[in-house]
Amino acid sequence: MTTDLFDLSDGEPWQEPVGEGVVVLRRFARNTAPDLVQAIGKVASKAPFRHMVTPGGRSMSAAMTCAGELGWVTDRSGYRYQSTDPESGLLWPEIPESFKELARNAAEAAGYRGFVPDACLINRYQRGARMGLHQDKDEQEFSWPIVSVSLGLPITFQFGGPRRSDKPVKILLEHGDVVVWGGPARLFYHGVLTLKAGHHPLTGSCRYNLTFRRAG
DNA sequence: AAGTCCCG
DNA sequence: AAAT
Repeated sequence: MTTDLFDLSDGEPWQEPVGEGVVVLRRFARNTAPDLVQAIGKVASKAPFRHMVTPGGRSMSAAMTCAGELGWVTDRSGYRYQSTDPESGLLWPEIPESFKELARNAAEAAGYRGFVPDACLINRYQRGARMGLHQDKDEQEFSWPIVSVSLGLPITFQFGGPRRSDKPVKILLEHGDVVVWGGPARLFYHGVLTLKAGHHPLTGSCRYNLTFRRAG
């Protein structure tokens, strides 16, 4: 029997407010996802994914690369944005047009008109990879939001408060979901739990996350 | 110097 | 298994 009243699989994206300044745009990037994944491959052909080392000397489980005028990097000396890839000395690849358009549209849907990111961090999670609770606070200003796009396998996102000790809410993020946080939530702690093994038709065994920022 | 986008 |  058909139950199209409850079948949202081909419907429009919808929004779920998480808290003041935080919204999940469910399936917002679903239609452009194939283009986004292809563009990730092009960026990675110029600036390959790598496991950066934190100031504590440990390697991050998520592999990262960047696009844009500025890229986020970490090494033993700290966390920072810089215009060049430390592995090659070259400028980071440009942010693909499909990325910029999505970031602008998602920010606008969340109430931020005219978002033009100058930094895109691309994270690749494979089985076992995670991201501990942290703040995005290496940018020069915090008036623009963070726009975070999930592609491929699902993962549990945690979104906390201004102090690490604030209990985070858990949100399952699936393919095409976009989270936007800004205003009072701009500096809130967030992270993701360990990625479980799985298979996705577009990305295979991994999850990609694009985060767009205005860093400079 | 402090804190840690890390680990156990 | 997650939280601390």
